[in-house]
Amino acid sequence: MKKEVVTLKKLAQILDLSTSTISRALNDHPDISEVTIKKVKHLAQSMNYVPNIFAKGFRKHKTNIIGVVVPNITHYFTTTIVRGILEEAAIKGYRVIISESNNDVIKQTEMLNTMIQFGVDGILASLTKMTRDVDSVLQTLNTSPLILFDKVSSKIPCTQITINDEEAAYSAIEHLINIGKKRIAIIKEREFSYNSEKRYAGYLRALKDHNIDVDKKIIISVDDISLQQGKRMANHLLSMKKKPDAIFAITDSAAVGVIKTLKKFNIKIPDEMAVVGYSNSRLSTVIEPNLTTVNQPGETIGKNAVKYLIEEIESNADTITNKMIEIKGTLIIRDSTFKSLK
Amino acid sequence: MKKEVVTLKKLAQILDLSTSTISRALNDHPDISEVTIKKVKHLAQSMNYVPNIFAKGFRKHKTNIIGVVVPNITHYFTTTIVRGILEEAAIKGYRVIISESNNDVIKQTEMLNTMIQFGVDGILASLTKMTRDVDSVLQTLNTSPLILFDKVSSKIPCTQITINDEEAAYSAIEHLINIGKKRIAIIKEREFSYNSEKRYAGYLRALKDHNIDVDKKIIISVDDISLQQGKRMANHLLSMKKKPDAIFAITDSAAVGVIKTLKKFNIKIPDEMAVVGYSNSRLSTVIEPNLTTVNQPGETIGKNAVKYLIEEIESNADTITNKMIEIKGTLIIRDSTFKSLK
DNA sequence: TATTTTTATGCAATCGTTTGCGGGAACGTT
DNA sequence: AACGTTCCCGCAAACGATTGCATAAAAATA
Repeated sequence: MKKEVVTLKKLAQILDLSTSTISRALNDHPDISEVTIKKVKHLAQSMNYVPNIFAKGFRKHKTNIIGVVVPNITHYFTTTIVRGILEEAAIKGYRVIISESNNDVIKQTEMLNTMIQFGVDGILASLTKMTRDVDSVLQTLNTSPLILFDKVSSKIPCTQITINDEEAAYSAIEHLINIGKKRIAIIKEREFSYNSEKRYAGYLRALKDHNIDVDKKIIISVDDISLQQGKRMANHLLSMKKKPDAIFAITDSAAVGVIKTLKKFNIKIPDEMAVVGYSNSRLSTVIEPNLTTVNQPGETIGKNAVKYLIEEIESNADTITNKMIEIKGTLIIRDSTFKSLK
Repeated sequence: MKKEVVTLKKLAQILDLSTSTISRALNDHPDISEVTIKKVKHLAQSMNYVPNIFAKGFRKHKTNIIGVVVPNITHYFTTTIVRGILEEAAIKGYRVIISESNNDVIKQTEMLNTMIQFGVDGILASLTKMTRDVDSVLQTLNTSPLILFDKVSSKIPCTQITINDEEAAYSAIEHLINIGKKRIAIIKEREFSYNSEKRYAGYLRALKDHNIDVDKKIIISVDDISLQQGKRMANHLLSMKKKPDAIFAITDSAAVGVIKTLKKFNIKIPDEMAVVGYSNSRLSTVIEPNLTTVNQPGETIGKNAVKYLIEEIESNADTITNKMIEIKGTLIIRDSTFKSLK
């Protein structure tokens, strides 16, 4: 069952050279003659030689593994990021180990530690919602290259990759204003959430730029931003005397909940009430009317995250870099805000 | 930045023992006295000793990593399986590296090889659609413990974990018959697909058991089973003289496509046409009417896959085991087949 | 030709852990 | 007293790749 394993020693025996020469030849060491290099590489190839990762990692303290921690692996957006990570990592010759924190800070800390103990070369993390106490993250940042993506935190001085949430939200709100909406509600997260706050900021700025007063009554904060909450908050908004004429939910699923409720009450979308979501998840083209939303290029985020991480790993500078990378999300206009004439 | 690393040798020096004694003490070797074991473990704990994975893996040829290969990481069902895998693996002290084959057989082969080269202890795989040529898979089976899940193949003699597709489909069709449907169409995959064939078999058996003739005209096979194809095939079915009164799409997304088309033509669901999907994906409760579908407990599949794999790894028997494990999927009845009185 | 320089290669130690084997000390058995 | 057991523990080799240093052979120079 076990394949006969090819090692440097075996190659050395066959070619009647020393293992050191073989090793150097395979690594294009200048000391080795061209002829030998060719010969060795050829034999290695034909015998399907594969360096033993563990001997190598053991010796060089490098594993070519990067660790990824995400709060919830079942989120579509997250999986598109993961796809980008896997793709780029494969190209660069890195393997990826993944963990899911389930939005549990304790678990997240554990996972970061485990990964470091395990010897990953660097870590890519998207933080849990409630990562208030960033100590553990800071600590891992001290021991290993670390890059945050999507759910990041301004408290951590490392490279971070996000969607340009503020601008994207701004353009979403501007779009609503352009189609004539004047009283725009927002459903956002109550817990401190980097993304939610950014989108909220975009919302505020857009209103301000267009001289629309902010009405706190229609700024709704919820604990968990879900389809159910979307339904509930739509109900709440509909019960108001001065109803909004548009709702911006900072998540597609919440927006879907909103639409479901609106339909239950036979509210015309988008005429009486327009709805905008965020993520361009699969739901957005299944719900009717199709949802206007912000597309987030997950793969691009993933690829960039890997690129910057490997850069840090291979520079092996002892200094901590902290670039802020913003990937452009774009508004996709669909029927929930704009009835096309089809 | 680098932490001072604690090794066996260091512990040995401090306690004035040999590294072998330390090693054995930490591994509860019977040769070592209780007192020593306590002493060593205590010191190790307090000095935060972590065994060097690479030295260990190097020495023992064991990595405590399992490799996972899936066709498409963005499928919701797949992510629920992955979640189960991660959870169980973490409990058992294994790390998980993931690859995505993108339904590309060449890539799949490459990935299987890479994982083996890399030294994973075992592999969990869900095969690409067109894995006709199973040679490469058989070859990895020869070199490493391997378990297939979800998209499996009867040509590969290893343990396989699936949903009880046949039965689940049977119960779906039986349900349609029970609500009075007599002419039930099926939209399945053309390419050889284990799951599709199983579900089709369940379809046939249910019809037979209820003395309904099979009409090949309403047995539709498509290349890729997608939302678009669902729409197209629904159009096709609607264009027939003898229209069906129910459609079983072996995928939720196809079923959603079907519903969308039916709604376009104002066909009453479920009265004129009932629709059943498969997967219980998020779409199924977003589309209206809500879709009757088969729930597949992904996490259970993932956990079981890991369990059986680790069993094989740790038994390190040279024999190849091949159990067939079926996890029960259950029919979830919603509005697309049964109008509740609410 | 003798010497130095260059080129190409080998020797041997090293990384941290595990493990077969060997052995001393203490105890029990005749 | 002589021998056999049992209990603990250490020595040293091994795993596969890398690398500083040494060195033989070839080339260049004096």
